Amino acid sequence: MENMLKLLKALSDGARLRILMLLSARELCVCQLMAVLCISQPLVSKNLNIMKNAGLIKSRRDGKLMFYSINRALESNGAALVKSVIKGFKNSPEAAMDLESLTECTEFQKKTGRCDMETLKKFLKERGCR
Amino acid sequence: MENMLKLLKALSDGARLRILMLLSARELCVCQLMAVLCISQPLVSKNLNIMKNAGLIKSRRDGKLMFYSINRALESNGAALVKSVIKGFKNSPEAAMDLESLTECTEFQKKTGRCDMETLKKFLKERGCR
DNA sequence: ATAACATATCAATTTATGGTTATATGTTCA
DNA sequence: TGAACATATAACCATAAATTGATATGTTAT
Repeated sequence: MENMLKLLKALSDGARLRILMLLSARELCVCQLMAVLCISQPLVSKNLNIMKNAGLIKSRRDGKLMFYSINRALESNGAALVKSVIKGFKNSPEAAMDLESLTECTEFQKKTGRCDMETLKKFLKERGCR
Repeated sequence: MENMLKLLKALSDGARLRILMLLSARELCVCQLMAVLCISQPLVSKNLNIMKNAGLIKSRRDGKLMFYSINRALESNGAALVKSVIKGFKNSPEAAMDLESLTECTEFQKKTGRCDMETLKKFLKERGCR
C-alpha cells in the first residue's frame, strides 16, 4: 500500500501531471521543464524529486545538466496506473499546449546552445512568464 | 485534466484507498466502514463525499442507512486507473487485514440487527479502537 | 408529533503541501 | 584554482487538506 499511495500522491498535482506528460514525450532537463511549464527552478526540482522518490521517473546527469525521464521499470501495477493516467491526459487541451510550448522552446534553444539560460529567459519573457 | 486530477486526489489518501478496496469487495454502509477502518463517522462521511464527487463511488439510501458502492460507470480512462489501483493494493497486508475485519464485523452484526450501533461499539471496543 | 438513530455538515484546529527566496552542491572551462 | 552555470536543498510562509467535536438533517417507529 505504501508504494501505491506514494505513487498516487506523486500523481495528484497539476504541475507533476504536466511534467509526467512532457516526459512521456521524451527525456528533458530541468531548465527545459522550467521554461515550458513556466514555474520556478526550485519548484521544478522539488516536484521532480517527489516523482523520483515515488519511482515514477529517473534521472541522469550529462555535464551540468540533469535529464529526467519516465522510469519504464516500474512494477506492473504502477506501470498500468501511469499508463492510464498518461492516456487519460494526453488528449487534453493542457497537454496540447505544453507540447506546443516544448516545441517552441526547443526551437529557441537551437538558436544558441543547449539549455542556455539566456535563451530560456528570453523565451520566458516572450511568453509573458515573468 | 481536471477530472483526472480530481480522481487522483480522491485516490491519494490512505483512508480513501482502504475504503475503495473494501467497496471493491461489496457495497457497504457508513457505519460498517467506520467500524472496519476504525475512524470517526464524520471523517468516513467526508471521505465518501470526496470520492463521490470525483465520480469514484455512488450512494443509495436504504431506510436510515446509506450504502456506498463503486461506480462502475466511470469513463474508460478513469476505470482503467481505478482498476490498476485496486489490483495493486488488493494483495497488500493492509487490505488483507481490512477484509478480515470486515468479515468479523459482519459476524458481529449478525448477532443483533443490521448496523446496530451497540453492536458496532462493542466491536470497536473489543478491537481496542477507542 | 416526538424519540431514536444513521448520516451529513459546520466550525475550529492541526498538519501537510505548494510555492518563494536564499544558499549549497556539483560540474565545466579558463 | 576559481568563475560561471545548472540543479538541489533549506528555511520559510501561505494555503489547503485532514481531523475532531458539536450540531443539523433525514428516516423510522412509537
